[in-house]
Amino acid sequence: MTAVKTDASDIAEASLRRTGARMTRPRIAVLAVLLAAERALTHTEVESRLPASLGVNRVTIYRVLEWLTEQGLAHKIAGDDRVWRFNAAEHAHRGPHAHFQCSDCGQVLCLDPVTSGPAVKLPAGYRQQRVELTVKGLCADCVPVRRKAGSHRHPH
Amino acid sequence: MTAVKTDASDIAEASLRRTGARMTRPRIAVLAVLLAAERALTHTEVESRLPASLGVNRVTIYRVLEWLTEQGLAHKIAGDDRVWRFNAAEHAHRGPHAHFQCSDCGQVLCLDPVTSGPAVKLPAGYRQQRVELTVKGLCADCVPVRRKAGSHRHPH
DNA sequence: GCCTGATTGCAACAAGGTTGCGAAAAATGC
DNA sequence: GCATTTTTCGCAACCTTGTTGCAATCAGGC
Repeated sequence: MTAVKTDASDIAEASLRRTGARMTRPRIAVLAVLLAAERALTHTEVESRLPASLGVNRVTIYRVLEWLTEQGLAHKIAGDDRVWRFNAAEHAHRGPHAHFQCSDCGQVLCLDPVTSGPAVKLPAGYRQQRVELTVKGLCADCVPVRRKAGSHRHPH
Repeated sequence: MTAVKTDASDIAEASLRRTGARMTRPRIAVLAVLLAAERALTHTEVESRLPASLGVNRVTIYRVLEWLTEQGLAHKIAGDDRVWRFNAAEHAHRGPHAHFQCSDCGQVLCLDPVTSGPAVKLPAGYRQQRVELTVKGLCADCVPVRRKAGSHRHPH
């Protein structure tokens, strides 16, 4: 619980300062949460990891996440559970890269940059912008355990 | 308006009969709409293309779409506008194939089967199930027109 | 410390989707 | 054709995720 306060907060502040925009409590805190996270977080997850003492409003978190994305400090991912997930663009590879989504718990992870761009041809008149590659599967937590019977499930 | 009634309805009925499940008005109608569509449809689009005379309930459409997907008669696609889209699994290639989504109007299209499966490696303990490839871009309707000025926009 | 515009909090709203439950409609048997 | 059984439907109410309008507050510059 201290990791977010100490380390990530400093990095967050530094990154924000670099944008030249206003440094506000919510922005620092949200970015710090993203930086401290090991994977992409939903709005709800960000909210619950935010120190309750700050009392940051739900709507503000939405706006800050949106803003961080515009600033290039965060990275917004669409899973197929109709929920946006965000991670700090720091350790998230800048260039195009693949995503992994667990089909059980919904967790999302950024994977390594993709090498080949398998050419797909579009109908006439269509214009291609970018290609998204998502791997569906089970994350380590959701892969059924062998040998030992029943344990965790859905560690959302 | 007749295409849905005549042609697609028959095919729909035949497909449904093959499942051995109950043949109901809503199921036939919804599947017929999907069959008659040239692209993936959202729940709302299905609803508005359904003959109003049938008076099929909103919830029923949700349930039928879900059911058709389970039966393998329809195919469910997640766009990044948090909306499910469906198309009949008939002319939708069964095997793995790419999708196109227009970043302007949100329209979704099934593309031809992908040839190469660009190998991505997952973290230890993760299990891969399938790979989804989505091309983002502009559909023919949303590509900015050259020469001629202003015309259509967002033909939702 | 004061000013000013950018941010925030609040409350209300919107879209997409889900749930519980009684009523209606299929298939089945006669 | 009619009764029986079981699935499906319609309705109303609800949930989640995300947005919007607006007044109150705060960060940064002076």
